[in-house]
This record gives sequence, structure tokens and C-alpha cells, in this order.
Amino acid sequence: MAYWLIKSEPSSYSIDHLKNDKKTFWNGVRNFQARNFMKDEMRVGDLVLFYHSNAEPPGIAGIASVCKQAYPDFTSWDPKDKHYDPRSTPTKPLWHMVDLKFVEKFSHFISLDQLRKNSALKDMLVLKKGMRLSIQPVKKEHFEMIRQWGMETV
DNA sequence: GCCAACGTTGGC
DNA sequence: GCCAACGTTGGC
Repeated sequence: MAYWLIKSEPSSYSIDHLKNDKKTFWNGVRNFQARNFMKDEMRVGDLVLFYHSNAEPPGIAGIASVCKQAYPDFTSWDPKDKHYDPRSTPTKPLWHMVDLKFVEKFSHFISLDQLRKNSALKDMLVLKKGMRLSIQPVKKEHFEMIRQWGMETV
């Protein structure tokens, strides 16, 4: 069982959208490193920190879990989709996605600023300068600390 | 296979 | 809206 962090812009898809949908497919990933994490390493039952990027403030909003292992991202060969990539076809899919389901929304949103101030978390990839990867592995101890923190009553 | 140019991400 | 940092593309 592994732990991850995924980024999403709340203006396009927030933790509240996921809470409402209960489940969604994580399409539109068009970066090879992120794709490889999904395709090669994400497994059903893995837990995911749901990060709000390009937000005010940015930070971790809750938790999701992987409920379907990687399969071809069919939006990649749809010319009408904004994530269309002509290199990808149904017979030779280039991009993949997983399904995520809602687990919990944090009672205590953890801002990027708060993450930075916690020295126990300083090795987290999301805190590294210039780190743009939208899907990142997270250490178990970091995940557990953040989960506990996030569920604290404020 | 190098690397400049370009496009994107995402904090600020 | 700016722009640094990065990934990707394409000319050579």
C-alpha cells in the first residue's frame, strides 16, 4: 500500500467536487513522470492527499483513495477534448488514468505555509522549489502525520 | 544527441 | 498578472 499526493486546481476540480461526485476518473494527466506513477505504481486501496494548487491559499484539503487501477485515458484520443493528444489512439493509448474516490475532507485545511513550517515534513516533494509534478509519492509517516493534523478539530 | 525556443505550472 | 523553474519539442 502506497501514499500519494495529487494536485488539482480547485477552480476546476476541488475536494468539494469530489465529495459531491463520490468518485471520479483522474483524466488529463499529460506528463510522463506523473503517468508512470499512475500506471506502474498506483494500486487499488492506495491513499492520496488531495492538494489544491493555484488556490488561495494552496494546501492539502483532504484524502481520496485509488478505486480503479490505471487504464487508458479515453479523453486523449477525443479531438474535441481539451486534453486531446493526436499521438494517442484506442489501439495505442499513450496516456492513462486511475479512478479516485472520496475519503474525507479535512476539518482543518493545511496550507502550504503551514506545511513549510513543520520541520518533520521538510523532505516532502511538494515543498521542493520548482516541483511541478502533479502526482507525487508521499512517505507513510508524512501521510499519517498530515492526516491526523487535517482531522484535528480547530 | 545537443540545446534554444517554447509552453506550462503554480506560488506570489 | 508576473515570472522562475521546469518539461517538451524540433532544428541542426
